[in-house]
Amino acid sequence: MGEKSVKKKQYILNTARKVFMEKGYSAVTMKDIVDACEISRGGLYLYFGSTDELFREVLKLESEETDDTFAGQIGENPTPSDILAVFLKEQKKELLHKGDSLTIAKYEYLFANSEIPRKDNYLRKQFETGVKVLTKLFESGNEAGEFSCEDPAGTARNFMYVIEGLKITSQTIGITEQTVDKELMFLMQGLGITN
Amino acid sequence: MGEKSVKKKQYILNTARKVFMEKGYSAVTMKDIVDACEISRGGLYLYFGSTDELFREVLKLESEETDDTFAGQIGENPTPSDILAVFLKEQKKELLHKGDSLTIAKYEYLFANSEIPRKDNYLRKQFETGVKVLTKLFESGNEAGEFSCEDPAGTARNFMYVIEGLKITSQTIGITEQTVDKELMFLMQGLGITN
Amino acid sequence: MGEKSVKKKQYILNTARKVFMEKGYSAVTMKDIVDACEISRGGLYLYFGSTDELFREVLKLESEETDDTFAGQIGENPTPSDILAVFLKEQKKELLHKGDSLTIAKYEYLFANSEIPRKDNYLRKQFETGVKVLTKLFESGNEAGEFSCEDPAGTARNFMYVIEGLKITSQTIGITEQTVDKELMFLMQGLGITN
Amino acid sequence: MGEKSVKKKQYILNTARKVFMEKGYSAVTMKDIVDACEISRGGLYLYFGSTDELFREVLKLESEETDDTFAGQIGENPTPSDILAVFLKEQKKELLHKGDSLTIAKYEYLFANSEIPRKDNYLRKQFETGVKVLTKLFESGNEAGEFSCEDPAGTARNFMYVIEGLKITSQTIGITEQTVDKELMFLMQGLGITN
DNA sequence: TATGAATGAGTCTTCATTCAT
DNA sequence: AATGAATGAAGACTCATTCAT
Repeated sequence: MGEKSVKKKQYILNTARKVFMEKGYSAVTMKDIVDACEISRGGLYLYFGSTDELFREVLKLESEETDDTFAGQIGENPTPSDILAVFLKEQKKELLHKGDSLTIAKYEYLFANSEIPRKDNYLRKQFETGVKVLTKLFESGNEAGEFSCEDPAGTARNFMYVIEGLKITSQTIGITEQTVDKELMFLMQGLGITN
Repeated sequence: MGEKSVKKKQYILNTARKVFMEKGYSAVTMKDIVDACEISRGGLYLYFGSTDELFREVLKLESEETDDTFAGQIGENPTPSDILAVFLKEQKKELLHKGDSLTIAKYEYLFANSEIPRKDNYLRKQFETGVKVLTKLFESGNEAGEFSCEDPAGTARNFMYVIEGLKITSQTIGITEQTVDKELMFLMQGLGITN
Repeated sequence: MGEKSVKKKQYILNTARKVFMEKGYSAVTMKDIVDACEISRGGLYLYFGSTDELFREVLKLESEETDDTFAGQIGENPTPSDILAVFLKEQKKELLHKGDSLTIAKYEYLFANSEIPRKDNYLRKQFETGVKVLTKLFESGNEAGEFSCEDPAGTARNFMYVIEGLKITSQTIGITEQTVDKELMFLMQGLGITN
Repeated sequence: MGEKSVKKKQYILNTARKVFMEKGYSAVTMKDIVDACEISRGGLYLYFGSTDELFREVLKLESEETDDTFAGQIGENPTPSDILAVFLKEQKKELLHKGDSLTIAKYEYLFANSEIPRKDNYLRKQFETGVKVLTKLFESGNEAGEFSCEDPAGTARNFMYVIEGLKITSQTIGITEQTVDKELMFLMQGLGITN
């Protein structure tokens, strides 16, 4: 596949991502993608054989970008509090822009593909990464005397479940920024932080 | 509609519920229901005009049954701890039987119908009821000296978000009974309960 | 068939006529009739086997009633002018109440049943009766010195074609009372009448 | 749409026209068209979304062709009599080929779409054009001394109503060429022509 | 590579008609 | 006589997928 084709593939993926953001996963048809990309039906099939394949590649693309973003946000010599602040800010941002993220599409995709191997489960990786990052954070926070957290791993998991709860709630029940803030504040208080 | 057709309607609803449990919401077609019920196409339309209508009635039916179940589980003169135990046991039961509950279908339904009026949002009602019940529970637990909970309302919300997080996690990432127990234990410890 | 059944049949026919007046012929289903009559599906089939059969009986009923109406309108010892006036008034009335007559249904019925034997063709009978009546009228008008009409039969046919033209025009293009009056006036002038 | 598909669209329209000529408007289904064209269901929907849309395009096509035909029939420096002859010949041709014209379909279409804006009403345009053409014709015929017609506009309208009457009569009652000739002759005599 | 016309399977929906009660 | 539940055929419409160019 030549350089040109690679660019076109990128273009299709970017356009498809927008479509998935708007319509979720299960409602998206190949025609939707074709229309959005303004290419021919046959042209799309040269690159992707199904919406399923498309979505998986969109996910892959996104996970790469997310890593970059997160790394970029953290300055040099950050304190545990700094990192936690960035982490929670990122989570808040993601769960507040309903209809403008892949969240619903991801859920729908996993619902429709319950037999996905654990290692390919994007949400699971994200969740476990979150737990790891937070655990480390709480441990170093304890050492630095910034947090007081008896069970870092347990607290980390608790944080992540609350965040998952907020995420799904924002997509199904609806949620305001105040509610999110209140909830995150509650978590922080459990750490002995009150700022 | 005669007595006979009421029964048939019940039959269709029960059968449809099973279909929704197996296939979720968005993938279910009227044909799926027809096949599962072993009736004619026209026969189904005599009772329900769309999968949407069917699903809403399945939900209604379920909410009635759930109320009964919950009421039935609580003995006489229950202590706050008793009630909390029943409540958590119910939640645990629901979130563990993946593929055997309407959870996914409910999420998909709300994804596909983002414009549902708040008052008709079944999940929202369930969430808010949960918060209210838990808040009352924590208050009376405080009075009875069983719990020590500084912020009953905040803690109640926190509980519910964790439960929502566990629920969606169990459907997308997968979860073991041990994980659920560990997580619920963590919540209980926050109340000063260690049994 | 008992007396009771006869009444029910009448009831169904009268109700069906209203339906045909509203919806024409081809768009009417047995369900429409059933709903309008507020009887059961099976009940309707006891009396009529199809919308076709129903419509034919509605037509028969109407032709009987029309004859009565026409006879009733003409007083004793009428002059040719009197009769012509009544005749044209009737025609005008029929062709002006668009949407409130069987006109469209009749046309649709004949379109859909081009193989109807001439003798059963209701419109044909009506047309020919009209020609006969008018011919007689013009002849006696000539004798009485009221009209001056060289070719009574030809003029009669001409009248009837204009009336048919007005009728179809009112249903397809739309027509005002003024237009009808103007046109009828034009016809009268041809007879040497100017009132 | 490429050159090829323009041809296919033409082909479908021509085939559909034949179907409408045979079956009228309301009885025609997309399947009828598909079968007549010997294409696939989906193939038809590529070009037309409904029988309604198809019929409107058939009408458009026809109106263009009719204009051409009419213009082509009139030689150079025609006298009013010549033009009238061509006009009536055209009308006669149209109203005699029952089952081989779109007349019934047009009527049914208007019956089924009573809310068509006046400006889009094809029959109305045709009728009014006819009135205008005839009025001009009678006026110039008067000037040329070929006709003697006191009320050109009134006579023109009268002609058109008779023609409409003949048209609907030929489709519902049936009519012979002799009858048409007799009737047109009667009209001509009113103009003082006896050829 | 790329196009877009074409296909046919699959789903939705309505209707005439039957039949057990 | 009368009911209305039930059926299955028929038509509308959409979509993934293929293929000649």
